[in-house]
Amino acid sequence: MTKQSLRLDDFLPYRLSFTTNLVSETVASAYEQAFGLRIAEWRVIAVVAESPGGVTQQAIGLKTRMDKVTVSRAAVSLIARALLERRPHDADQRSHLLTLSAEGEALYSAIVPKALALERQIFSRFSAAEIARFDAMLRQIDAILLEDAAQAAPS
Amino acid sequence: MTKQSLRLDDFLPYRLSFTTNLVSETVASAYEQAFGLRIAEWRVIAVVAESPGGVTQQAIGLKTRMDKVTVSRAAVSLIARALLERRPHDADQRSHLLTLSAEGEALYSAIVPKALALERQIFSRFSAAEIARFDAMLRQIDAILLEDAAQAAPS
DNA sequence: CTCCTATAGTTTCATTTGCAACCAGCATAA
DNA sequence: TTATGCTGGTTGCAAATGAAACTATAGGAG
Repeated sequence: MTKQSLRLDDFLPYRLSFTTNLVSETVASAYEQAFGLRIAEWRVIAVVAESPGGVTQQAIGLKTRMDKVTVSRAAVSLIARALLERRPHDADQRSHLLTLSAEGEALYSAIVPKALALERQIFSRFSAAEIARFDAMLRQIDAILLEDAAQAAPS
Repeated sequence: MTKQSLRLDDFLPYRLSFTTNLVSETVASAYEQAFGLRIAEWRVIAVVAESPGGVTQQAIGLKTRMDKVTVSRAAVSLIARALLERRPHDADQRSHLLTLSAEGEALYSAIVPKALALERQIFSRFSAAEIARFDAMLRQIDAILLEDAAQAAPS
């Protein structure tokens, strides 16, 4: 029986993490430089922008799987910068609805094209079909892992 | 002119990060539970195991792009657990060569099959061809980003 | 109602992270 | 040789992170 071996380099979880770190560093530093935003803040802005009626922090956390503390801190900081507004949530006083302020909208509009350009730059070498397959695989991996998790902890 | 928009969900850097976090959580908790290893420690073990003559910490950092502090701390902790040994590096007294102890070898042999099983589990739904394409894309993304970085800072 | 449990969001605290300063050994050049 | 600058590795510190405790409100069940 041959001794089992494993080249770290060929180990997919490692590869995934390696590449993602590279991408995240690039993206994070671009946002930081251009807009003074951290990744968590950018995500909050993006989710709020996609939610016309406003969103609760809880919903943001659920969707992005960010810790509620992370979301809270990002929200506080964005509100301090007047990019985000908090409106009372009629149905639930514990919670607020987050919406973009005019400045927030403006910033969002400024970020979107840059983000898309960055994405194009990183993925420029691939065809639309390749990208679609890649994206589909990522989503399937999510599905597998989230399924397993659900099974492990059947509420 | 239509207002540009961006669904966070369809933004590839985000997708990549989301999925990788999921995978990393799974893998990290498996290693932690089964072997009491953190990801950085596991990586150090793997790289050392692949390097018959021993490796320097610097080389590990270079290969994995882990911070040298991270590598240093992982090494210290593994040495304390007698999984790793430090031999003097004849050519350079500042540096040491890391090798696995017998216990380290044993642990590595125990981890490898579990790691491979975990990988299979996560990627079970995909064909070998799909996985190969996925892996190839990750490597190309690395290449693009590392190239850009090299260009940005031409030493 | 009143009690009890559960949830949204914040705060606290301990841990993890990584930059920057640092120390020790190397290498080159006068 | 002895400056001088460079590199491998560690340490110190400040910032980021996240689990757990806490506060305020919700939403039953009796």
